[in-house]
Amino acid sequence: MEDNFGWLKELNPQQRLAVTHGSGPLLVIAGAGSGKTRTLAYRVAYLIATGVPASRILLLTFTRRAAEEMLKRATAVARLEEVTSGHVWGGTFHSVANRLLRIYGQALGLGRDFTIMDEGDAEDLMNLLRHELGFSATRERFPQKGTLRAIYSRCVNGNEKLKVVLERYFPWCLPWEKQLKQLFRRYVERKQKQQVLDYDDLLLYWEQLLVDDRMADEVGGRFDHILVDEYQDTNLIQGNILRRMRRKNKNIMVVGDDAQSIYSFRGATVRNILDFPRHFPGTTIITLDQNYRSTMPILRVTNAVISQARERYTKNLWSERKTGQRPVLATCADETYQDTFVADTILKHHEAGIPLHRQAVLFRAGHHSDSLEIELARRQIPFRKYGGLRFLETAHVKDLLGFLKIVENPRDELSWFRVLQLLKGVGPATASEAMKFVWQHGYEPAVLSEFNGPAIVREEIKRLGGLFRQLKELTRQPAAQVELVRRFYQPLLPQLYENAPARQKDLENLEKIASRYKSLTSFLIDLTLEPPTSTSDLAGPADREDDWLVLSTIHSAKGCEWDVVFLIHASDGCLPSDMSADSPEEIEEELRLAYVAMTRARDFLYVSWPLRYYHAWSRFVDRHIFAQRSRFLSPQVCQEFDQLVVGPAGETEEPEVKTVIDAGRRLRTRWF
DNA sequence: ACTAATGTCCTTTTT
DNA sequence: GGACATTAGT
Repeated sequence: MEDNFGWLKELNPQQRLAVTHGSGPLLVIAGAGSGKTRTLAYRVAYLIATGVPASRILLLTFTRRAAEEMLKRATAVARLEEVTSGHVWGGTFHSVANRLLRIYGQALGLGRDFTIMDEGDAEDLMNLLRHELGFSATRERFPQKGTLRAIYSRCVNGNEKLKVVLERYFPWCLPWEKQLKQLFRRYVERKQKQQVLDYDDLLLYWEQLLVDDRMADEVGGRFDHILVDEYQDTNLIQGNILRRMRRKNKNIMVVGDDAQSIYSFRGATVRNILDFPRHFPGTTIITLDQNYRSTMPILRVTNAVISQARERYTKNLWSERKTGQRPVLATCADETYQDTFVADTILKHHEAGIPLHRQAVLFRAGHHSDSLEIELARRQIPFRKYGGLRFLETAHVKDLLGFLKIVENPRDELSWFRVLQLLKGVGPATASEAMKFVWQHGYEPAVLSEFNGPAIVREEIKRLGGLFRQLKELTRQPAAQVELVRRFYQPLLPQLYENAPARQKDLENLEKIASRYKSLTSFLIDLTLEPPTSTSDLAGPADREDDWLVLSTIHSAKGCEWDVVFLIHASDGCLPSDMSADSPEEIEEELRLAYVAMTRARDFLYVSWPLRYYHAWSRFVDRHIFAQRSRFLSPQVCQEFDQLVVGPAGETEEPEVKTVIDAGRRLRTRWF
């Protein structure tokens, strides 16, 4: 026994307590950098080593990457067979929901071949119905598709009545309550008719499945242990799901940190973590507050930042890494100086031996790195960007996937509209006719060849029908299917969009990704549920640099750490974002975002902000506006920084001198 | 019926 | 500066 569990000595006492916890509910409050991933990984290893079958463990994480990482560590730690840990059910709530619904979905009247919409599809559907119901043509402006999805999602994820949601978050939409009700009802109907699920539905259907006691016991009974990471960022439905999954068996371990809750816009509620002991009586609570990541000078800053939170349950963090460079706060004259400062400093650290991928630049919104990206390209510093605009949201990728989605699910109205209108001369009217023709002929896309539309487009539509016939013959070869579509679609590209060569390259990369899959279904599902996270995930090996700098939104940086971290655009309006400055709750969340960003740093932390920056919709002629230092950088916080001014006077000015030394007096009296 | 051109509004974070 | 809607023109 002793020999087999020698690796437990690598843990600190609290971590070990969590890892070797017996049965029953366990809540681990894990501060930033306190070894949370390690604790979860070791827990999995411990469970398997004590005889729990891997397939009876459910590990819910925030991204698939996180799950894979933990399982890899678990395997390494306990020297488990790769195969064994591979059977652990790991992944996001959404991907696990998908897997379970493929098995049990029939109980809910759900076919085995339901398809999943990404956020863009969901918005498009909302938009379609908005027009269908004539709400787009009203005299007063009706909410746009994005807003509509946001309202809908709030209701679903927060389990709140439409009226309440409108009053609280969207008061300007209150006059439309009646229309919204009608619209949302139709949205749900249409999804059901087409056997299409949006992201919210995955959780909702899982929750519905568990309403029945017998079903809850059967589904929950598949698992001896459930482990949940990032619990502070789960929503009400997810909380309900867990409670129902643990109706009888109470083996559940959740790990989280309320100071790092940053997803309330998605319905996440910190109540889940606070109420956990109430929902699971007899909960053991363990707090991890020793930080293994950062130096004390950095922790002094982050502790000062989070101490401004009005509500806080976790303690200050401490570390045995007492010394290190004090964090630097750089006030830059404008964005260009900020870019220069960041790039210079990155290269300096690189020269000193820190590889680029151990350094990261973090920001609140995807576009905050626009000008920096240009500077990095100019200096030939390779980088990967995480978060922000995604590939799946680009028009050409959506187009190509549209063809494939039709093959998957010919009832998919949106994909039909999108694909048909790519053809020159085909607009909404012809598209609708053609689609109905297919629907009337057994939902067989290939019958398009027999469709008698307007003479000008007849040949093109016939050709499209031919494509679908060929696609059908290539089941189980997604890469070949992508290639076929690409051959059909690529010639249309130059007419449709600017920048055709770059888009063409994306499509080729998509084909490479497809070649990793054995079926079109799994390819499409993975793409919607676990979309490529970085701009170069799609790049082929030939395009890859072996070392690269990380650019990331703060949200996407969750759970990560780097030796050197830059937080740029730390100004009011950017952080906190002026989009989220309405209520105290929102401001609190922005503060936590700042905290999450700064706690990613191991050895070096640089926070910078430009006095003047480009703002696309600024009313000033040159579209630049003046910024103020982020309100989160209070005087107490600033004290913990070395301050730097970066501007035109010299390249880099020395820090402001605060201490006053009366040298004159000392020199006069020293020798006399 | 479809396309091209002009005008207006909004601009975050993600499964 | 981009998405989206409306309008005029083919």
